[in-house]
Amino acid sequence: MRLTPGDLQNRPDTRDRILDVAERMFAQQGFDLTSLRALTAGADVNLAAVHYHFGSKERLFEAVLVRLVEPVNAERLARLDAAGAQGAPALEAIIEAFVAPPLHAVADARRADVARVLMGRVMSSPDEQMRSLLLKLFGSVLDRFIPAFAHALPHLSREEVLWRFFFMIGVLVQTMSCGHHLRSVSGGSCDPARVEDAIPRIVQFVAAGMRAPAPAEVPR
Amino acid sequence: MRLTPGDLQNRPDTRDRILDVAERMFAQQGFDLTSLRALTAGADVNLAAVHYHFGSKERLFEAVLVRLVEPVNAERLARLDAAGAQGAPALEAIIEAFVAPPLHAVADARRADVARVLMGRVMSSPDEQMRSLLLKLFGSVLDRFIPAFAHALPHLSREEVLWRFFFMIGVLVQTMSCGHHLRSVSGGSCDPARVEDAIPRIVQFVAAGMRAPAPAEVPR
DNA sequence: GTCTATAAGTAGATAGAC
DNA sequence: GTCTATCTACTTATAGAC
Repeated sequence: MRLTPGDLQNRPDTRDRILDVAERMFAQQGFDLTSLRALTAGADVNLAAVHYHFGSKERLFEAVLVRLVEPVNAERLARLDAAGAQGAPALEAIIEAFVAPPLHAVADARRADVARVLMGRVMSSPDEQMRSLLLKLFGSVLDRFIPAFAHALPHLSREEVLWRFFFMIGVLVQTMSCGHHLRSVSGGSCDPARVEDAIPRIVQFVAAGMRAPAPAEVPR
Repeated sequence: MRLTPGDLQNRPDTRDRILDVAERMFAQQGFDLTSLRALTAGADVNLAAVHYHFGSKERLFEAVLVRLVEPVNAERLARLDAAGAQGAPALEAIIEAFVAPPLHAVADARRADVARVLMGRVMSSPDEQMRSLLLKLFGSVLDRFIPAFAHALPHLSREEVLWRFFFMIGVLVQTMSCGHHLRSVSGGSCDPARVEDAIPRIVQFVAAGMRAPAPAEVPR
């Protein structure tokens, strides 16, 4: 496909170098402030190579996103499989299978910046434009995790499971994308970049929230 | 100041019309896709008026943000005061004082789009650029709510309170900015735009998460 | 596959008249 | 305060040689 059959090249090929530099520059300066001129100069490739390999700046962005997300999702599914190897997995194990892989993936500051910028861009793009991309990226993960949660939370209706799954995503995204604010407000004593601190706290908070009684049972 | 002393004008003045149209166009198309030319044409004002009143496109964005956030924060503080009128407020009341005002503010779809785009832009901007803005916007709210939570959660250290406050913000931001995804995944049966559905669910989930035992007490 | 050269259009910002 | 006219810079994208 895109690999040259020869063995003369021992540096990453053009396409990968573009992706590497795009990831770094999008993270440092944001999408719109990163010109393809600066990007291709930094990658030591020609400006036209971007259009040859990706078609447009927008599709380059999507390729960067896909390359980051796919291994994370693969590890999520692997952990869910492992947790469920002997009977239905415990609630805490499901939560950890979902949140730990992305948190590990953004453990170093550079990748955290990447994730923050990319998620911000996905969030601030028009609905319809991002819907299909998100579904393509996360559809299979949702298909596996939502039933797992539903099974672990028999006191909740399907709707309530979805609400709480949605809340969990909020906790995760916040931790991945705005951890520097918590570090700043706490004077450094709370640091979501320390994954070993963040993961158990998220698991504990979310598990307690998910185990709360169903709304119908709540006296109002 | 900016108000004409005369009474001849009965439409909003130039500055407000720019803010109105900027809010709408930033929400619909995002910040970078909204040119000042299109914006000023839509507001029926001259291109140069933006620079006269705001100085730059970036400062116009900040003015839009401030105008949206300030009344929300004022209502948060008013609700917290009301909840604490007779002794220390209950945990649920503090959470509701924090989350209900912004959720009501984005109850109609147009303002939800505004909030999503603006938050996405804040998130995807470089750290240092947004830090002072966020502190200016939310500093006084943090100063009041964090002690209130600490008082309502005596089993938690200051650090644990901050972690869970941070998680709550994640739940809130997710609900405000990505509610359309939950609506879509649930086939319409879960809709965060129905504030009366969303608020009690958030309060319940977050209160349970906050009441979870402190990490030191958790057997591992 | 990679390059040069350039097309074709847009942007934010400003000077200075009124 | 508001306008016209313009400056300066930069953008994505492409045609076509190699």
